[in-house]
Amino acid sequence: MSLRLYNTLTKKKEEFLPLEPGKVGIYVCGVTAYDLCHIGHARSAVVFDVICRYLKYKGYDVTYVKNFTDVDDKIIAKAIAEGTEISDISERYIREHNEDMDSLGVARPTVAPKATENIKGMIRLIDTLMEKGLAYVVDGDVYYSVEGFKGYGKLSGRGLEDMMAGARIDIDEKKKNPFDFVLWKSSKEGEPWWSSPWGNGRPGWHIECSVMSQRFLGDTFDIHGGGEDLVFPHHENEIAQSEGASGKPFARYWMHNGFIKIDSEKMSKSLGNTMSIKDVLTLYHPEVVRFFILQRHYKSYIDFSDAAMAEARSGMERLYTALKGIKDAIGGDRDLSDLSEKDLSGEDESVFDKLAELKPKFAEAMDDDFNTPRALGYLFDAVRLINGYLPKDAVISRGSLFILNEGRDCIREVGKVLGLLLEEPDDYFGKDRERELKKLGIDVGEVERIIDERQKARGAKNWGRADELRDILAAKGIVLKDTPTSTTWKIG
RNA sequence: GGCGGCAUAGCCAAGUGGCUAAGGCAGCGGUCUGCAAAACCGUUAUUCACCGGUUCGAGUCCGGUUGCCGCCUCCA
Repeated sequence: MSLRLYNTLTKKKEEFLPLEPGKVGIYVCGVTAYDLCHIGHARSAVVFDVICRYLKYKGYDVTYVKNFTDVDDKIIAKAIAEGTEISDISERYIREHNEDMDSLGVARPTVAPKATENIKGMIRLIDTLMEKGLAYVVDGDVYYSVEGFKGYGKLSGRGLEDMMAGARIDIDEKKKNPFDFVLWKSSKEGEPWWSSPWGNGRPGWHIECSVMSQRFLGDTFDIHGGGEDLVFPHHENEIAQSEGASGKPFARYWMHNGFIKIDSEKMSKSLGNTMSIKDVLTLYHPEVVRFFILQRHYKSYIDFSDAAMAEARSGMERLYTALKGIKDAIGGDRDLSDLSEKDLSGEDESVFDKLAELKPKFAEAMDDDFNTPRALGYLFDAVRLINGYLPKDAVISRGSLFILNEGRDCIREVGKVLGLLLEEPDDYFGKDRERELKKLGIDVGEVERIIDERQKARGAKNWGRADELRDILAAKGIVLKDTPTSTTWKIG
């Protein structure tokens, strides 16, 4: 089956044909390490994590490069404000970033290079651009000359004339063209610097990605990704730098993830309404966050809100409840290795056949530009099929056991590609409960005392008192579940 | 001002030319229960912003209208 993906460069869905059969090189623009990561970073990370997981699932040998920008105006400003070195700032936030990504179940990239480790490469690349007449020096600053690169604007779909017509950028006297961008900046007093043929200074923002992608993936590579906001100018400038220098095509497929809004408003640093990953994870299980992200197609924007997250949590609960149901039905240590399709009766066989469709359908959805919402839909279809097969009493046939076991394997396999359903159901619900208790400020001891009292009332068939106590707990958001012998509870 | 995107049930969201318009959440009905809840099962859009066109056939293609949004400035 062939993978098709939407290419920002051609504005079409295209069949994905890697440069080298069986191998994929992918570069994604990482973060600037000067602050905590927010849920927007989480989306980008989860989206490309799932893309890489699926490519590996399809058998590709994936090289995934995601950089850290560790020299930048904002990092410098923060270092000055705190009276420390920029490396202290960047190292701190790289550490925080990695911690957040680990929490979210985002696999580490194959390589995570830092800009400051690649200054020499940047100087070399700028030198090449100088030689080719694509760059010029003004007062120790080096600029890229966009007029010298005829493909400028091909990714963002705007010609230089269009942009001039709607120019909303400051006119800089130093630049030949307002869209020329800086490759190398001379350093001011107190700023970090590296020596270069153009004097002491530091790199511009765009040059690092051209250098690091080339270093680890070559002049031409398969996929370049990032947030949609990076299309212009960042990615446009990368193309200008890389293709201008090498004369070869740069990335062959460009993929851009949509933004996260918060309560229908754009989330951005300038608006100050960002939500950090750490904050989100105190409120929701990481898989709920992933589920929330994957329930929408990666290209469209999604709206973060408490209500939307609560829905995602309900969705995850349905999936884990099914896994728990299977586990309970099968029992702890039962050996299922002797079961086979031979144990299926006629009716079982049709259910089994439907269940077997899960994996091919999942692959079909993912092959269609990573359609995770549709893929999740198939996962829920399989769950419904299995739920209908859970035994009503303690007796369970060999055929049912076989179906439940196979069904669980299918669900888990598909879930794993999405980074979901990786936990044992009891662990998932345990962590979820802990989080909810904290969120609602509920005292477990008190809850259990009230439940005990209610059990006594129930034993005495004092239904009025029992219902009253149940209502008290319900007001706290606690939902009771009575069984013939006991009462369990959860957060509603 | 320039460039681009979106509009599908109460909410979220797939579907981009053709069997009954996925799935989730919420709602409703049922099973269960002392009654509930939870869980499960079932059910919920003759219709895809509006108008016109192409076609044997359109939510899906084309043109127009309206509304919302993004990028053009650091941003994932």
